[in-house]
Amino acid sequence: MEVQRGLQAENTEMYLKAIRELAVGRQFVPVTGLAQSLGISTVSASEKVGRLQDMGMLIHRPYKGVRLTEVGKQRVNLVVRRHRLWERFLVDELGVPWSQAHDLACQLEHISASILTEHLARRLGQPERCPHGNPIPSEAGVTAKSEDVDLASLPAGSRAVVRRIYPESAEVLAEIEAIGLMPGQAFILTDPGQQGGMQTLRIGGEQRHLHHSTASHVRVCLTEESA
Amino acid sequence: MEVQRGLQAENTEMYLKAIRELAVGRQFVPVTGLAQSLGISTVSASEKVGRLQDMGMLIHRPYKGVRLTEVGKQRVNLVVRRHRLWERFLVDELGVPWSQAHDLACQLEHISASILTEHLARRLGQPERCPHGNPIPSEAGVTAKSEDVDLASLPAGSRAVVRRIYPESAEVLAEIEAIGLMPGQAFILTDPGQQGGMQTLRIGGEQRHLHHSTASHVRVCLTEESA
DNA sequence: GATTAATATTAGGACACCCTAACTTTGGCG
DNA sequence: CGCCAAAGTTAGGGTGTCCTAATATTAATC
Repeated sequence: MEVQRGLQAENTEMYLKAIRELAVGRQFVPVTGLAQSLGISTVSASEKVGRLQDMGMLIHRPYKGVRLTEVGKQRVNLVVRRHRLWERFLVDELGVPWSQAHDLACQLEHISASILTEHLARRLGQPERCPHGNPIPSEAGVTAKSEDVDLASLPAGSRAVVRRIYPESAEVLAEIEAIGLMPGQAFILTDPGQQGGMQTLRIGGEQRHLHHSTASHVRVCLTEESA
Repeated sequence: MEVQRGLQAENTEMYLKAIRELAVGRQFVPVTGLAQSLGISTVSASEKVGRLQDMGMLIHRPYKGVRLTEVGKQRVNLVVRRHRLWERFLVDELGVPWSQAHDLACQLEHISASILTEHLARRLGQPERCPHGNPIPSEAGVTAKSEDVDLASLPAGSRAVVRRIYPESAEVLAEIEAIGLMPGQAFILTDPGQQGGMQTLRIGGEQRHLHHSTASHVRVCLTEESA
């Protein structure tokens, strides 16, 4: 039973994570969208949503969607904290490739022993961001806001610095790593391209291309025209 | 389904680990003993044993017990490799208390991505033993033999050095840590005590006591009388 | 306001995992 | 050598996770 319980916790956290990610800029996350995001049927998602509501993790308004409660947000923020701390460790200490750290952290993030998380955080020097630029929630479950804009929405000629990649996924990260567009990198948007097409950027004197769909995961800070 | 599969893998590995531990000095591990060790009913253990046999992990001789196949041994050795590498990391790099590393490693050991394990091993300098003195199986799944004897079986006056603690458990490790009887520590067995009682040891000039049952987890190497 | 497309639920299964209670088999001991 | 205690299986449940197919509800649009 203890085993089973641990496994269910993992499943629960995956649902909460998916909801958190889908909730950006939205009040309610439709159960159908949740199901798609998790790659399961709406029936299964609906069942689990009921259980999560019973657990007090979320509120389900039928035909509208779900919204995390404070309890749910707290819980998922701790998962995200662990995820991003592990990413820092993987990249900084183990030398795991930047684009592969995310998927590995998805497996490490469910280990909830706080002695582990906090030793890790101390060891890493209480970092504020993961290697992909996203803020690490505090031990209390508070996440800092990021001031940045979507690369996919910028006009031609924009100069900017990459701030963070969000949401993260192995494919998106791999494409970004391949052209060196990691956080901190400055660039000029030569051609913003269009839906379904590719963007052209000037990165450190080199001409690079990026799928428009990938660009929508890149959040940047505009820089002053200093030339 | 992917989720479920991962979770089953964890359950499978816990069974294999328990069998491995119970198989020391025995040909067959009775299913009842396995069930007790895992804290589940014999019915549940029996069911799972059937599934493990179907998977080719073990052979079940009814009324005799189970024995791991080569496939099963290989699989569990990799789990043990991960477990012991994580223990090294926890103790050496994170500063987690020696006696707590085991339980944490029990959660980390199921993450099977070899990129992670091997980066970790390289980072740690390919250690040969865990902090509790047990050999770390190779990437190929080979475990070195240890030449040592049971502390609980030594006569009074024996001089020895602690080699390893086996099997490991949080309670046993805590008691051993409390009196400083970690691997590498030399001592003299003043009084071997008896079943259910306590032993008396001289460790670095100090008189220490240890439950006889705990001593049976301490494997030592006898040293020459050099005085 | 009626139709329709999106959204959700019900019905009916399938496994893996766990349980207790009752039964059966086996091996060893008197 | 038969009987008994230990070991194992069967019978009958329960939950969580997943599925497809069919149905019901709601929101949104015309």
